[in-house]
Parts: sequence; structure tokens; C-alpha cells
Amino acid sequence: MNRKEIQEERMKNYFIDATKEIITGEGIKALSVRSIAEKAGYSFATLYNYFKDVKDLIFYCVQDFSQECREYVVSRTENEERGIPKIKKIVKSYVEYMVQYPGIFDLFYVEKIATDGTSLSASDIVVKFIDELCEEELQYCIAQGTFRPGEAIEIMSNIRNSIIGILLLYMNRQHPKSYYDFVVSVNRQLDRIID
Amino acid sequence: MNRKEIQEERMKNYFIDATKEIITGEGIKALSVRSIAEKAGYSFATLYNYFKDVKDLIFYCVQDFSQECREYVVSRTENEERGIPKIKKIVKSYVEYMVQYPGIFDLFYVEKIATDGTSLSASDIVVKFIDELCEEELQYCIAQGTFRPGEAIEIMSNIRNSIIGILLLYMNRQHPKSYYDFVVSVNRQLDRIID
DNA sequence: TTTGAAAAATTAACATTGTTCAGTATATTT
DNA sequence: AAATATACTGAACAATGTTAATTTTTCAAA
Repeated sequence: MNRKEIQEERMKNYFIDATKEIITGEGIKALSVRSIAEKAGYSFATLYNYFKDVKDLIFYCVQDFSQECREYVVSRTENEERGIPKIKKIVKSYVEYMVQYPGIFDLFYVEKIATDGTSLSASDIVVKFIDELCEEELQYCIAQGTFRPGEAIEIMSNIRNSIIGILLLYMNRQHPKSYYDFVVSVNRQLDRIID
Repeated sequence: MNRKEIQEERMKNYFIDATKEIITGEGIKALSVRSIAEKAGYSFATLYNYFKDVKDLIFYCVQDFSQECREYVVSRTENEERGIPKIKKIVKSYVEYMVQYPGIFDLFYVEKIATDGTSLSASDIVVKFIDELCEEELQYCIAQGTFRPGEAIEIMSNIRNSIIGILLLYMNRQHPKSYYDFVVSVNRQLDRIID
């Protein structure tokens, strides 16, 4: 990386960090080109020298957040008993993270991010995200003979769909009303799907 | 209903119908106060004489659409064999309807519709919608001894969450890529959850 | 060190969005 | 017919994303 690339990278990061701060802080509704630029310490027009448009900028945030979420999940689950208990714990940690940062959930699943080919990659990251978090442990279960390979795929699909559905209803439609009921509901679903 | 109320009702319907046409036709992204008013044949400002704001107007559409969807599902399932096959068919018809009108799916689950108490009712309608469609047939299954009551609740939760999740990923994140794969995926999930 | 051209940053502007308000036209009542 | 109430509308506002023109900064060559 030459001098110019380093500087450009740095500038990009100023905007990316500002965006991430707003999303985790005030939430996605507070996000605007102007609010980002202000937090980054530049004019809103400067942003367009480094990103094609605001969707492009947000794409970088998706990558960063998925990495952060992955780290959170790993840190919360590394000492968990392997196999089914660990899969459950991974999913629960993932849910915790999303509830903690509703803006990230919006970004991942709710916000419309693409019509053209560029952003398909953002969709790809997001769609396979839960599966990826569980991948290693699922392989472990298959190796242990807990699941057959075909069965594992079906279980994972069911977990993925259910969790995204239940999160959407909780975050976007306030159902269930309380966080406690929500957690109970998540646990029950997981028990039903896996056991 | 006196003269005045009849007229007010009629005016409301002009705007509601215009909104519904745009949502089912051009989709939710084409929806604006001005596009609605133009289609209704009035100024955009007139809209505010009949609706508190655009969210209020949209609430009426949610009610109408859920009624239309209900009728669609009934018409597609009335001759189906009762019990589990009928439940599956109801859910599949519901999914068909949503895929046909992505704007309605957006409206039901994706669009942010409320912070205050008024719109909680819109959320309520939407959250319990799939459950309600299956309610009668689920009771039939319980009466037949196919499910225990507690089990039925868990199954319904799993269906609801999974279907909303799978629809969200298909509509918002183009996963699976093809409609065929999507249908296969829906069928597999249903089989897994119910059988 | 000065100069001049390339790069970067900013201001101004545009087209949309939802919403409000002051005014005008229409309908109703006296 | 005049007075009053109702219905409707266009202008205006604030906020949105984006683009173009313009100013400021950078930095190598003279």
C-alpha cells in the first residue's frame, strides 16, 4: 500500500467509524449522510469522494459488525460444553448481540441494501451468518453421530429462519411485549427444533 | 351513519384505495403522500383532513390487506383434506400471497409502523395473522388428538417464526436465488416442523 | 522559495420526502 | 342573499440523498 492508499484507507475509516457509532448509539433512524459527516469531522460532500453512495459505506459496516458479533459470540461460548449445548449457546449469544444493537439487526435483515450486483455480497454475508457461527459445532455433532448430515442442514435452516423471524417480530412489532417473554420464547423454540 | 359520516367514509376510501393500488402495483418504494393524493384525485394536503398522518392511512391498508389475504387463503384451501394437510396448504397459500405482493409483506413485517400506542393495534393484527389463519384447523387437530394443546402452540410458533424468517430472507436478501428453490425450502421446513 | 497543476474538501443547489398553515373556494344555515 | 362553517389547496419548511461548481490544500518541478 502506497502513501495515497494509506491515506484513503484512513479517510474511509473515519466515515465508517462514525457510521458504526451512530448505528450502535442512536440507532439507524438517526443515520444520515450529514450526521455521519459531522461525526467524522468533514463535510457531507467529502463522503462522496470515498464512497459511491451511502449504501456502499454501509456495506463496510456490515462487514465490521459481523466480525464484531462473531467475536462476541466466541467470547461468550468458548467454555461451553460441546455439541448441542454449545450450538444453543451460540444462537442465544447471537440473539443477545442483535437485541443489544437493533440498528445492526436492521442493517442485516430489514434495510433494503441492493438492486445491483455489488450489494449481493452484503446479502450473502448476512444470509449465511448464523449458519457460519454454528458451522464448526454442527460438524462436531455430525462427527459424534448426534445428527446425520442431511438432518443437520434441515435443523440449521430451521434455526436460522425461526431466529430471524422471532427477532423481526420482537424488534419491529414488539412481540412478545417483554424481553423476558422473548427469551423464554427463544429457548422454547431452540429446544423444540434441536431436541 | 349520518350524511357527514358517509361522505367522510367515502373520502377516506378514495385515499385508502389509491394507497392500496400503489402498494400492490408499483410497490412500497413508490408510495408517497403526493403519489397517493394524485391517484386519489386530490391535493396532498387534503389527505391530512382525513388522516392524522401517513402511518394512520397505512393502518387502514393493513386491515384491508389482511382481510383480502384471508379470503385468498380460504378460497385456495376450502377443498383441502382437513387436519395437517390443510394447515400446510393454508401456510403455503399465505406465502404465495405475500410473494405476489411484496409491498404487503413489507407493510406487515418490515416497515416501521409505530412508536406510540395507536399503532400497536396494527402490530397486533399482523403478529397474530398467521396464527389466526390456522386457528380453526389447529383446533381440529387438537380435537382429533393429532396434537396435544401445548404442543400445538409450540408448533404454531415455530411455523410462524420460520415462515416470516424465510420470507424475509427471500424478499429482502434474495435467498434462495430462485422461486423454485424457495418453494422447495418452504415445503421442507413445513414437513420438518409438523411431521 | 515560488509557481502551477493535481487532488481534496466544501458550499451551493436540486429533487424528494412528510407535514403544517394561511388562505380560498364551496357548501350549509340563517 | 348574507353569514357562517366546512372542505380543499398551494406555498412553505425542514430533512433527506446526491451532484456540480468552486474554493482550498497539497506537493513536485522550476
